[in-house]
Amino acid sequence: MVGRKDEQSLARGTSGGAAAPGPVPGLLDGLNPPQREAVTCAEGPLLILAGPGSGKTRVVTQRIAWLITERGARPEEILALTFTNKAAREMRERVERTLDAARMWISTFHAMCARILRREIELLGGWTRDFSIYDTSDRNALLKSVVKASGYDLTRYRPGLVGGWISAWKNTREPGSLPPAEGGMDDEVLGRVMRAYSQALRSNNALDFDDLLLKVLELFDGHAGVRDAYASRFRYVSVDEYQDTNRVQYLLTRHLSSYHGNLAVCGDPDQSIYAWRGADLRNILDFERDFPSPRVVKLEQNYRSKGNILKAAHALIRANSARKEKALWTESEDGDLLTVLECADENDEAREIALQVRALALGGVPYDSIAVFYRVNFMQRALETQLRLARVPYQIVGGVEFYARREIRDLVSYLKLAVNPNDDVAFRRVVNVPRRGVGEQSVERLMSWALDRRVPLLEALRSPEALESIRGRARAGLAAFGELLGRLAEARELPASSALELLLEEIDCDSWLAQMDDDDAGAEREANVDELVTHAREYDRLYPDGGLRGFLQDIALVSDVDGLREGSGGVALMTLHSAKGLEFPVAIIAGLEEELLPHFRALAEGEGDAGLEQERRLLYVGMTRARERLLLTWAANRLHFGQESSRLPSRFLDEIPPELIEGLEHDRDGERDPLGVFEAPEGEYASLKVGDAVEHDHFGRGRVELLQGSGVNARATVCFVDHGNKQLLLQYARLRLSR
DNA sequence: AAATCCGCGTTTTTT
DNA sequence: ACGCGGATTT
Repeated sequence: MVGRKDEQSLARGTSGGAAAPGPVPGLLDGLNPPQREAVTCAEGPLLILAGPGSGKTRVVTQRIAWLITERGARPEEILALTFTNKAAREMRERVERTLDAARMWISTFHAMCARILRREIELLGGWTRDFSIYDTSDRNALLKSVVKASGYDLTRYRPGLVGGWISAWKNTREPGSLPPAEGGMDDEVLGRVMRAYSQALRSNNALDFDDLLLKVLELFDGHAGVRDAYASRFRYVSVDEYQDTNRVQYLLTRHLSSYHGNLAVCGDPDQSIYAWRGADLRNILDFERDFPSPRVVKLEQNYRSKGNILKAAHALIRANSARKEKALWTESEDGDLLTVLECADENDEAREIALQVRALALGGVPYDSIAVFYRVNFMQRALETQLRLARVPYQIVGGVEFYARREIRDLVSYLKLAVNPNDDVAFRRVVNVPRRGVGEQSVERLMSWALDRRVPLLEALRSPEALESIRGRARAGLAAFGELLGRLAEARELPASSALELLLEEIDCDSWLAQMDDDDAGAEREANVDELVTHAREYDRLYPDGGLRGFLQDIALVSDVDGLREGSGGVALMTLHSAKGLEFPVAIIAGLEEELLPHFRALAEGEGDAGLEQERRLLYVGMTRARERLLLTWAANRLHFGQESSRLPSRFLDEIPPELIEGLEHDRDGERDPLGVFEAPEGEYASLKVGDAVEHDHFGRGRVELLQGSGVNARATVCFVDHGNKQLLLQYARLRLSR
């Protein structure tokens, strides 16, 4: 029930799906003319400009089906690139409903590049196929040692900032132009650090996220044969969310489609929200120049949102000056007005949201058809607290990353080290895990020994001479560590789960977790480890040939465990960025305040209004996730940096025509009608009490006689004036309090 | 080498 | 307000 696209038309079109080539009855059924045009355009460049809710995903997946069944394409000739794992997973699932997608490449840019490099990287020299992938925190750890070793001040050249700068440089690659160095950092120094960092990556046999793409580009640029092998294999290339691609991704796309020239991209300039990480709108705006005489299809009919929601979103986005006007329209009725709630502070806001959610739930709206969006992750906390108090089930999408937990990172580092003995970052992370008496001093000593001989730490460890130089307990500890890794070496060729189990045994997981911290988190850590094992087993089952290397690659590129679980029964909580591509019957957007949405950082940077306009697009994306109902909230005070500050409503609220908004009276006593369904009793959450007078759409007026059960099973026995006693499931009966 | 203390930055968004 | 990293104790 949750957040999946195009529910409007799922029932149609796919009924006659078949994996075998041949005409598929109904493949084009239920498609409107532009959608049909896009689906059936197989050859040459194709640009699909798709407004929100216009059935874009459906078109892309149907098009793949069309290519297979009508144009005789083989699955292995299909390459579909997405921007996020979520999008890739969803597209694969959708395609699999009618076809065997196993041999298609449906993945993110990063995953595709990792896959290519596993095969080809040795052509570049300096890396082996066992290379590690460094995420942001690995990158920062490496940068820290690089900055330190180069003798620069770590407070001035903070790894995170330096890393951001390097990443910006790699992603834009504007010839001759460097990203501006912020925070008192010096260009010269940054350049030096960057070179040292690149060198360090190479000696660690590692690549960061940006390198995954860049190395493939390098490969394609330098080895036409390899380039052509891939370009000729992929007869049909498609790229989703093209407005979010950066320069490097654009160049990759060019290469990949260079042989057959069948490139279909789709996107929406109004939904471009990733300029900060190098996304370049010119890619989509200049598509017609880059890939001459393309077919251009506009999908402008919205099947998702009620009229008022669409009108409001459109009014908002029209305030952007740098855009092409689109004629979005819908056949849907106007529906409810938007609701704007002013709240006292962030807790009041969260409480209000919890209350509205409960009211909706009592009115028959399942929790998992409701989503709450926010600009920045820290807003999650207050929402969680209040939802928990209100006993509203919720789930967080994205957010705190599973693989960021310490115990998980440690285990993964061990596995990485087993596969890639050059990975010093992993080595340093686990050399004293579990505690074996190896402190910083000893590691420093080993490091300098290794550095002198330009040898990885693990190799230094194998040298008796190096060990001699370590004193006391640390020597024994290091020796033990070395032996452990020796035994772990066999894990390299094992299935992921077996490798992990071997590791858990070797480090005596239970006692490790027990000694890790005596405070609270023990049980949770244990559960996390169990989940990692489950993941590994799942991976082995799904990809029997993947092995430990494949598993490691997978988790390096998937930050959040699983995103949204369908039918989980909970309200979905996520950032506006994570919301892209999803839809919900009810969307609630919190924190519509100046400085927050638009975010002050966005306002500060960039030429002219670029930052502001991107913030507006972000809200536009959020608003257009809603099907039936849209609720916007803001708080007059908010705790920020531990300090209360008073806030102003977002200018974006003024850009929504007032006649589309129903403002709920703000009343200090909390007595406002939650979406007109229930009134909240003072100091409590909305609920029915025995004796309440109620109204039902069908049965009219009555009085509550009895309340039983809870949650989805909550039932009320109501004595109706005209229909006598009825037992009603509160989840479905739209009971209203009557006064 | 481990435990405790203190000060600083943090809060944009993701692969 | 919080967590991390570095510095300072034990």
